[in-house]
Amino acid sequence: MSATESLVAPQNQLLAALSSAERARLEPHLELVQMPLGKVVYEPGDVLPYVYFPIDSIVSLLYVMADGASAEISVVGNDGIIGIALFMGGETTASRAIVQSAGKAYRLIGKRLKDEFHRNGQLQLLLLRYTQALLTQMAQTAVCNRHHSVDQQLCRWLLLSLDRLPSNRLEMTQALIADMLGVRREGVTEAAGKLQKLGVIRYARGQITVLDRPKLEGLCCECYAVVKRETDRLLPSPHA
Amino acid sequence: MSATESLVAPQNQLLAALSSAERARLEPHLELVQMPLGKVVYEPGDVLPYVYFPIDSIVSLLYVMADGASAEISVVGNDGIIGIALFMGGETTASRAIVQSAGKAYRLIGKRLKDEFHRNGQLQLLLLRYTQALLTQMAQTAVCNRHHSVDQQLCRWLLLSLDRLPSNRLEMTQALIADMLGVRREGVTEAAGKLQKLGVIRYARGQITVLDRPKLEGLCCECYAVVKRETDRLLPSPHA
DNA sequence: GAGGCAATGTGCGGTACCGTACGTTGAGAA
DNA sequence: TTCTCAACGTACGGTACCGCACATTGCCTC
Repeated sequence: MSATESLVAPQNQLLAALSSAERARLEPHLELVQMPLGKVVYEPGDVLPYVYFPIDSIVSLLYVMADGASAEISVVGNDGIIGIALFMGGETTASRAIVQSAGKAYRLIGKRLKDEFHRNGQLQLLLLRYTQALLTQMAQTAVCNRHHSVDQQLCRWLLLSLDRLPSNRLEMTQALIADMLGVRREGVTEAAGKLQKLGVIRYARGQITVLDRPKLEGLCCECYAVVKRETDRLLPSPHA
Repeated sequence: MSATESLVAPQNQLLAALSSAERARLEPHLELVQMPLGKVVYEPGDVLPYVYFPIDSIVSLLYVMADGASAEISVVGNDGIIGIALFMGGETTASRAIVQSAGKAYRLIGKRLKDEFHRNGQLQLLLLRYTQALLTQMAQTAVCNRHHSVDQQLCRWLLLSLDRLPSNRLEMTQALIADMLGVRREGVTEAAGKLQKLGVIRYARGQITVLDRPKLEGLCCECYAVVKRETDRLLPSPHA
């Protein structure tokens, strides 16, 4: 457990940015729950009973095709919320949400969120801005899938995960990363091997440690920076 | 000009679905404008003075990378609106909007849309549902870029365009399609050649005619159907 | 301390797409 | 009629990734 983790209590940034009145209305109904690795938060078409505000957990939005092939659409950590379809009005989505990194989250009955959303207050503004950030992330994922190498995409994926974790270590097998990136497991092995040879990461049996983040950013395509800049612009910064 | 085009007056479906009170508030401020092929509606970072409701024009949301490579993120026709960043709160986006098929659109001063949006009425619900449909489209684009062949993606692109046009003919050079799909022009030539040999389309110097739509749908990957089904679910159907 | 199994490594032929270079065709202008 | 140029066709070596098969490694269990 890093120094950072013990000093700065991890918190969901959307909840943290609420006015005290709004938080007072929601807080009594927030329920702290564990998010174990691999837990499916929702399947395509599921009507969500709850929305989730991750604290130190990470959830991936994944699309799984008819033939079993998959691809990650976006990542949600303590910067966001799981279940935007509820307040967007569609109730369900075509994707699956699955816990990529174990941890905790606050959960809230869907109806309460919807009620608060339609009070037209700060929560609504926050959630809409967050949704736009999500849109940017999806768009950039599409572009990255089209134009960039597996090596570059692995860097992007590592950085996106790192930003949502309290430490520089993530628990994740290469097979799972392959599912997220929508490539072969062997492709991830090769790409990760290169990064290890360069001293950027160290990994062993599902434990990845990022040793040199600046170098990682240098190897990455522009996609990470674009999403990061846009997210920072759209959302309240965590330590402001 | 097809029979369909002259009988059914093309209309923007979002505007058509408004309550009469809301439409009465907006209608006086709607301005009918021409959308010429290639017109850039906005560049990344631009704060939009207007939003646009396409009638018989099609606008592509395109992301252009630092090295000039590009990829289409989504398509907007008379089912949608250009300028969601205005009511989502971000004011700008990282993508470019460019007219892919010439035609007309209603434009509206951005502030008026924002004001109406924050009245919490039907327009807000409509726009949010439309935004979710857009999200689905972007997500599916990402998946399709990852897993499907240029042949399949061309089919998807043709179908998406066809759904937003009054006839079965589209004016589009292979070079422009290549920009949208983010592939080489030669790749489109090959894929389009196959479709022509199969009798699915006929094309010549920027004029593409779809001859056999059912066959086109058969050759397409699942991505088109997923987006279509989700869009129909989320948005009011045009002839209901 | 041997066995079992998940995680990772490696090799190899196949293929879809790329970058590049040119050739062909057709519509409109001079 | 001829010129010109945009649109489209074709060819070819290079490469990134795929699908598959199999070898290795290390943790955990018995």
